[in-house]
Amino acid sequence: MLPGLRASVADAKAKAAVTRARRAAEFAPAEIDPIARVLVDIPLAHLDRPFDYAVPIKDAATAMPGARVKVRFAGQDVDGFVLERAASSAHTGQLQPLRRVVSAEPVLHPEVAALTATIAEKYAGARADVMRLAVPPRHAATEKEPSPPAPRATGSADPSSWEHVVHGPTFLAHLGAGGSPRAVWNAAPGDDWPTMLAHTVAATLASGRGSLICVPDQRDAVRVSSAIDAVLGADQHVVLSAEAGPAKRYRDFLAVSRGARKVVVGTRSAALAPVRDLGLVVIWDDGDDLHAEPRAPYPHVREMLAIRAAQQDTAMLVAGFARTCESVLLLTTGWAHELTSERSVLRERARVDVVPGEDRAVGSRIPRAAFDAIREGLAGGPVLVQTPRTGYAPSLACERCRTPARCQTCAGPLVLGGPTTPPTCRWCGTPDQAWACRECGHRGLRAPVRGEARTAEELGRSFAGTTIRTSSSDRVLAGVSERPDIVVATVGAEPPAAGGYAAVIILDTWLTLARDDLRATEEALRRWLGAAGLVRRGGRVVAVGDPALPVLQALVRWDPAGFAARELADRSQTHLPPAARLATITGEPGALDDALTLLALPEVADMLGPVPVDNDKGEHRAVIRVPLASGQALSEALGELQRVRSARKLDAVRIQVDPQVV
DNA sequence: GTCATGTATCAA
DNA sequence: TGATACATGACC
Repeated sequence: MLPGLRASVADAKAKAAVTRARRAAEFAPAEIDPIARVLVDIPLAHLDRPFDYAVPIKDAATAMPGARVKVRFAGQDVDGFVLERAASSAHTGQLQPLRRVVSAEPVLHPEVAALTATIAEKYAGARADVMRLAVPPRHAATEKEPSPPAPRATGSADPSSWEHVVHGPTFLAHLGAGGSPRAVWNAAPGDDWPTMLAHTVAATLASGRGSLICVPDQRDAVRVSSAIDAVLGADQHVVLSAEAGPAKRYRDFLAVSRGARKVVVGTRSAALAPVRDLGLVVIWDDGDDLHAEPRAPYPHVREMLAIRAAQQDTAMLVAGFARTCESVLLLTTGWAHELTSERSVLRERARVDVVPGEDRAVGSRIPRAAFDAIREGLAGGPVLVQTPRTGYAPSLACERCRTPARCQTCAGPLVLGGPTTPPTCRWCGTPDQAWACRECGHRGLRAPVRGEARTAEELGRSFAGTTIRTSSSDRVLAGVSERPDIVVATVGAEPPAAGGYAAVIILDTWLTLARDDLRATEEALRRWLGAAGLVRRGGRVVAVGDPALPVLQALVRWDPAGFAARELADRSQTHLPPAARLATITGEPGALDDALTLLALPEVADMLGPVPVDNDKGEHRAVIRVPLASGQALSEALGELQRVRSARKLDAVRIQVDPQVV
């Protein structure tokens, strides 16, 4: 062999030895806290716990709590987050080393990590699924950019906007002093609620703490954002929304995570944002079903924020024109206090009337009294005309008084299976041959008619020369000016008017009432109050419908509190949520059978069904109901079911705790 | 989910 | 008896 070649072989051997040594050194465990507890991104119920990994010395400084890592799990590379570092592990076997620290950026804050665990438990879901709601996907280029400098606190807590609210100024003072009051607030008609919310943020900021405001949609987020700019000055807050692209979304998330912004406004995706020194969480219009997350495990923003307020000892404000039964529960348990306006304030803010629908011209949808109110309103400013959306699901209600028809056995909604079959309960499947209305005793049932949105054309003919603007789900107006135009909007698409509407007309209230779910009446009142709330001070509200209906009387008296209290009392009697804790299990009949066999329900639980679900996947569903006090036991039982089912590789079933619609 | 291991089953 | 299928449990 040539001398040169021999030398190069020796060289290669030496090089290999050096590489081996370096690798050994790299994989030597860190000297301090050589264990990392890692939350692995695997949505399998029986693997839903942290796993320990060895921290190589090269990662000792970067594999800190909150960092993203890659680890080897069951032979494959998976993503995870470091929950904490530890000196020792309870695991008896050999620990795998971390594969890689993806980023040292601590994106999973400890309090958010704790929150995801509680939310996953309550909803009997996988923590990994909740984690996806808490931490947005990484955007590497954005992470390298510095976040904007933290703004100097400006603006002051001017509580004047809250002066007409009983205990309102006290609530703000409490926030400003660093306290954590919890309240349910119902806005009065004409309230500039975005500005009022901005003032609660200012008060909280004055105590050195951050705030989080969750609103139903982007439109409301923009309104609150402008109000915060006006009250606090620019660059004090970020708007987090899933609509923004990945780079912007991650940039704003980092600004919050790094403490450069301490005020967050957003839709439901913002509920778990890692606000530093969080002092206040707010949900606006908690009855809007956009606050219910449509992805597993289907958590609700109000519940996530309530858990957060309790865990992080922050203030909470459940706000809206309407009041939900769930927030009544927060009041009756003493968890939150009530913020409302005096009767005298409500009276001077708006005059609300109900006019019957019968008194109208041939071919018209609008009664004369409503026409008169529109004409009078136009003399002073814009007029809003709310019309129900078309295309509601078929349902059954009393033919005479339009009370929704409910099952005699379990109080579930009655539906019509076919032309010859009797009405049947959608929950427990019990047919009802001899249904009679529990309100008026009438025996006739009707399916609601579909609305027809010809309102704009009709108004155009009647008010020639007036501009008619329309706002509906496919084209929603962001806002309108003070000009005396008529604004026809479908329910939920009402634009606010600068200075408020001179008059608000609510048409065809019976159509909004004719929905087949449990919350139809509550939802209808919420929609009407939302439109009526846009009226200017001293303005007029006219609703078209049956003045004898309690829900319309609640609108006339502007009494969302009384209505919600009665509704909750009614639900208590019939053991319906939120007076009871309810869960549904949905899946293929075989899978559902297996699941129900494994389910160890609390003694007090009762189960309805399973019955076929009205979808084309041939699924069945069981409804489980327990008293509120056993709610946690139910969640635990459902969680255990998922673990056993997942470990035995049985077919998946979908579990929903506190579903919005049953 | 993957992977490894154990037990049942069957043709030769 | 060995090959194969399927169930079971661990996964750090």
